[in-house]
Amino acid sequence: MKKHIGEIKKFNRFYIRMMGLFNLYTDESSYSATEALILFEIHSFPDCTASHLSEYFLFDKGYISRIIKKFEENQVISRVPSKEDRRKQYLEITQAGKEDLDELMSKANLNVENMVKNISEVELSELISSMNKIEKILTQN
Amino acid sequence: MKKHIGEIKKFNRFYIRMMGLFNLYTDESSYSATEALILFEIHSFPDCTASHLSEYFLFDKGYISRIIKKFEENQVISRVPSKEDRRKQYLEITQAGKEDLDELMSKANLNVENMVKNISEVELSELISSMNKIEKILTQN
DNA sequence: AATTTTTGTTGCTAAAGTCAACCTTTTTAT
DNA sequence: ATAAAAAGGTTGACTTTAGCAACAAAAATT
Repeated sequence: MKKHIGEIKKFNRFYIRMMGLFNLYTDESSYSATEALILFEIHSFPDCTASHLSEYFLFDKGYISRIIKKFEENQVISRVPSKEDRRKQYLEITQAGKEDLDELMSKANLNVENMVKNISEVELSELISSMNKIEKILTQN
Repeated sequence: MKKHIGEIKKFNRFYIRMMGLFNLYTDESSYSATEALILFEIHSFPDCTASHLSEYFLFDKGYISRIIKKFEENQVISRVPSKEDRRKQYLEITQAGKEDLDELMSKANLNVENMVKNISEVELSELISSMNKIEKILTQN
């Protein structure tokens, strides 16, 4: 057991370095990693609200509020007041926002691509199935 | 290929969430994640200097300088001036520093332990070999 | 109807990190 | 040998990132 823990931690250290997980999006972009995450979430979560973002990412709601404000000023999102609940505002990504997001995504893709470009198809498949296995084992509670 | 990239990114997102990689050490401790990393590096890298830390972690040298200063004030490290090069100071961890580091490490262990405590020995072995496989594939250049 | 909770905003603050200027020592180029 | 450049490190000023607490308006609960 002790030995396993050590190996997992070793893998974590390796994997952090390898994937550059700590700055997956940011390089050269005008979005911070957090902002990129939030923009991505607004795009992919239906009827996204400020409080969803705050709960999901465990960020202070004041902080989220300011990021949203900045996004709106930069016209990458717009706020749509809810009809049923007048406290709520649904966040929607604009066309410009989508373009920014696409750019962020393709940069992130490029990072990963560079990491795996010299790996054969066979080994790439093995890589993916190892990842799937890890995910399966760790999620089965 | 495209599909593989997407799967790897999905695994990355999953793994970040699962392992809490972004705050592996910090919880409840008086060390920030960065400080913990730096203390760990001083401990494990022979003849560690400020500039090594700055280059290795890609942190500003001013920032590193201040962290080192704080560490010295708190007596968790000491500076040993180099004989050959009078600009350099080798950083050495003190006994108190070692104790702090042990505590940080055991907290990190606890995190991982909690994550895997309900996993059977068999699956734990499979987990580790999947990790080893990933590491092997990704490092073979 | 009164209270509590939810959703979001704002002012203030602390922590984390960068930039530029600087000093001293060592290395490199002339 | 000497001048210039580079390396190691420090400091002051600053920005970015983030959290806390108080607040307002609307909705839900009692």
